[in-house]
Amino acid sequence: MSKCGQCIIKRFNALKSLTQEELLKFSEHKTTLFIKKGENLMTEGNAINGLYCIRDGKCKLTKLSTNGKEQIIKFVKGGDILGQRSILSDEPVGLNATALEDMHVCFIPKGDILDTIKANSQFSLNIMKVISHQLNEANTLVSQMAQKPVKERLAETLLSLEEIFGIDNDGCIDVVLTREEIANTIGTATESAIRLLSNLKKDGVIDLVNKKIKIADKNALKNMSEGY
Amino acid sequence: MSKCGQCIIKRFNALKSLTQEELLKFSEHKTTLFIKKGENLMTEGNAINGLYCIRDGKCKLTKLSTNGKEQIIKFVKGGDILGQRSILSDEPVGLNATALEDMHVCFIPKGDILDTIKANSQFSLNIMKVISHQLNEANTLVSQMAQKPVKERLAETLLSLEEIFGIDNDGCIDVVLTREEIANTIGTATESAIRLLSNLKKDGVIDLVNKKIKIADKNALKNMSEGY
DNA sequence: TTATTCGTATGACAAATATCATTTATTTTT
DNA sequence: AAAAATAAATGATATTTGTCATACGAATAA
Repeated sequence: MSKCGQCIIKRFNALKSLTQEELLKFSEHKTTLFIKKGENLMTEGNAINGLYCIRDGKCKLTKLSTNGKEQIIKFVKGGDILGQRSILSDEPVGLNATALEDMHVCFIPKGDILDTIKANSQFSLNIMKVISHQLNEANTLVSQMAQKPVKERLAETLLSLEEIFGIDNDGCIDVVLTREEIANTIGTATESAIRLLSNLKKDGVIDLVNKKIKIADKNALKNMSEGY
Repeated sequence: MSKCGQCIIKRFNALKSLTQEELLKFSEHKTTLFIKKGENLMTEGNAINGLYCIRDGKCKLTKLSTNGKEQIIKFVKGGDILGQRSILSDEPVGLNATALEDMHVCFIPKGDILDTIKANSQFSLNIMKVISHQLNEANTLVSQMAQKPVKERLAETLLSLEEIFGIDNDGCIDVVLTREEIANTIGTATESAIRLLSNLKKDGVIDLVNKKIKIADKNALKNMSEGY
């Protein structure tokens, strides 16, 4: 089993301010998980008793609306951390984390995290920074969902997917999503998402290569996302 | 000028874990502000260099969408704290805070707050708890905005306004909002909000008393907010 | 391999919501 | 108190978006 001290993941997130001793303690208590595509890493409403460190793989964070529809709130990838919100607020998990592809994840027990928060104020500040940033993102998303028509939200979403997952060798956004998942991200009916994507392809703004999407005209999408 | 140690506000929020010495330091450095109705306490995009403690008055937190429409993200009242997100993430303020009525506010400089976060881990945890809770609220709001039709969002909003502001002697929700502000909360056109409110009144679900709204049939609203 | 399911696609239509125009009430200013 | 500005209300209409039906290709299971 690998040691947290050697893990490259820790360079990219709030864990970067941990001392070698703290990381060693994490190593001793951590467990590693393999999550298959389609399985849940966290489930809405459940208690959580630790932090998940994504080593590799991608997942979607979703919420079930009271009328039974799934809303995708956020996408998560290797290097990201999950569960801090629930641990800190002492509330049940608010979102489902469902693997979009096979994942390797490390689990660090809550006690170790809370001890470290109390002892290491820089770590504490880093965690706050991450959550504060996420809060700002969520507020922006609220505004977009409420004020922008579906077409603008789709443009926005495509740009942000490229931002998050980057592009593969073919220049495609490096994630495979079904049309339904895209619809659940922008908050619309699957058919509407399909129609809009077809139009974007027809207009040469995007390209559909296998199961992936390639942005052909980023400027057009940027304008579209702002209503032009 | 009053002392933070005596301020009743501090019993209700993250400041409750502060020691008397820490509160004394805050008292020495704090300034008090009077914000008139319609004025901004914080402005989107600006830097902020401290924390605002609302002593009394109400304000709305809004965001200007890229297509120029105002979205109300949250309502804030006496006892609440503003600015922690921006201080912690070291990012500009993400939301406008505009007074809905005259407000009295205390301002505590950033340095004092950060010093205290480093020194008092319980205070630190409390702040994290508040932000984590807000993040969960925001995620829920994203889902509602994206998945629920306007009518359901209106019902939801009326219930949550009563929750936040309570009721006055006449049984009305204790806040005065224009129809435009209600529309900007639920993310719809002003005319649509007016029409839906008129219908709710016609159906006896709400009552319009002066400039305020009285919920006459809370159960009906609850059902409506869930799509029944 | 054939069936079966699932994801994608598209048309036709219905429902929800926005926009524009106009009127009336209410508040603010002069 | 009159005038002007702002807010609320409502009708008519356009636009957006959702729903239902159907078809077809691709993946998956029997």
